[in-house]
Amino acid sequence: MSPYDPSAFPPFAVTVDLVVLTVRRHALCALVVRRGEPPFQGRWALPGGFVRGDEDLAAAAARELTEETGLCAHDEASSAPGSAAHLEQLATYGDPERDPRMRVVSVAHLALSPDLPAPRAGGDANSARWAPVEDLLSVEGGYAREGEQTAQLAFDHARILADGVERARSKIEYSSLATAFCPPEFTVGELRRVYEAVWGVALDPRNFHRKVTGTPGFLVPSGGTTTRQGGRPAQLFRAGGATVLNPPMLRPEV
Amino acid sequence: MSPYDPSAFPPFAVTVDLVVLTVRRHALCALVVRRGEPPFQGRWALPGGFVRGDEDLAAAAARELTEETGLCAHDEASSAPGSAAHLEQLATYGDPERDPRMRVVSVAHLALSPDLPAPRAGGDANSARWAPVEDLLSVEGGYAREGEQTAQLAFDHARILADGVERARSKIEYSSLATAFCPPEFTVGELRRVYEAVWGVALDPRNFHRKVTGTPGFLVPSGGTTTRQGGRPAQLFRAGGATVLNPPMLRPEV
DNA sequence: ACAAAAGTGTTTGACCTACACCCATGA
DNA sequence: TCATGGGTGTAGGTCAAACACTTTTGT
Repeated sequence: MSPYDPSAFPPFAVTVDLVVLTVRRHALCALVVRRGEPPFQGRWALPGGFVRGDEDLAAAAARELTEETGLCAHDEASSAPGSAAHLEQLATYGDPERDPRMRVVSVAHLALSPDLPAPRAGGDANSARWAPVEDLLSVEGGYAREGEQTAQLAFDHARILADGVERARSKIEYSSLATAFCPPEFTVGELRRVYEAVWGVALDPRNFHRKVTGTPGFLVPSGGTTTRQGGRPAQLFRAGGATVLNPPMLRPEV
Repeated sequence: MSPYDPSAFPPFAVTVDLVVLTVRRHALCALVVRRGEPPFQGRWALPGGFVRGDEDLAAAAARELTEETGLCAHDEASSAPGSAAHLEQLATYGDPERDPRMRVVSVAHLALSPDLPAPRAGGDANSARWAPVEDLLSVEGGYAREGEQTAQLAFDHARILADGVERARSKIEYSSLATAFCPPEFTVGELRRVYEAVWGVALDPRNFHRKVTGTPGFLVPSGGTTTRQGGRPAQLFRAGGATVLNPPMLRPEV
């Protein structure tokens, strides 16, 4: 078979799946939608859909993200309605058996967003919700806070979610990406709680404060203060221009 | 359009492209093949080909790698003929305009191999060769050592190559991946020259030696010595079991 | 007054850099 | 003997962990 012979290639469907992460109630949560049709009917899955014939992969991911959450992808330059979110390509999954109906190659993307009020269902999903990743990734599926069982995700989405979570966990070490989980203005303590939720560890508030305020370009004071966390008023910051953290934030061992 | 309707999805071709890197003559080099047919006929391109209908993406990449180089992918467990090489997924490129003939989504992979005698041409390529990435990535295409011009790579392959090189450069910082560029047994000096070639910097031999031999699990002495680099006999090592380096190897500033 | 969260200072230890120095071989 | 690369010792700087301490609010 000659490569690049346009008449002799196997037919593929190409989709994008989204790992949308946020921090809610001091826990790292992912957006999942309930499947309305077989296979895996009634099971939770990552949001996603087909890439259109004339659409770039990043554009397809941004479109799905907006459809599912109202969020706006914060890629190059886009100032449409809704809050902005970080969006990047994660990895591509193409096991021939991953979808029982046909050969589907899925280009997974990772989105990080500030805490949102409530997801809105869209497309093929009966409903959508934020679920703690800890529950979604536990071996047998965990139990949600209200006692509702969180069964295993559909398809290979548990694997995709695990890869996305691992990407987020490692990337906030050496980049300013953690600010994507925060509202436009935030305090050092709020940023610290993001790190603690994503990594599942406790960080020393004093050393964390010194570290982030001492890294040039990471945070810029916005001038105001707030007491919304209680206690002494805290300075408000915005994300600075720096995207890489050098030296990195150190994740405590295990 | 309802997602997952098997009868209503745009037709895609899915390929794998390979960024195969090695260190030759103290320079980071990539494997390129000359295109034998339009478009970009006669230009250099990354090796690659179609994913078969029943083939996993990693399997397709491993197959192409073997076809082009005789190398064996060192993924989970495989002890076939030829030297072993590291192989991992890099990123996926799906711009609708990236191939002028049809909609092609390419899942790029990154392979790292020890220095090989000479590539063998395969498939659709008239010839294949190792080219310094510095030449391939210079803006207007550089000149090879013998005076042969290295024009811009075909398609979006310059972008893919740049992403692969950047992945390799950053990954040897915090992992033991640099040993994938070395033969099974190597000296500390040879490993240091790998870092110097990939990063394009000079490292202090004394501090480098202390660093790599002091990181538990990175290197294990194989017992022998060699003088193939001249000078005092050097201990031979094999790659140890450790895959992550903590603390990481520090890349000098710019 | 007390709790709670923000922020500062100080000590200690790990580790990186730089460079002086010695070792073992081939030419 | 000298050049070449391998390997060790050591002084000084940077920075993170740990923790005592002060500041400023709400109740």
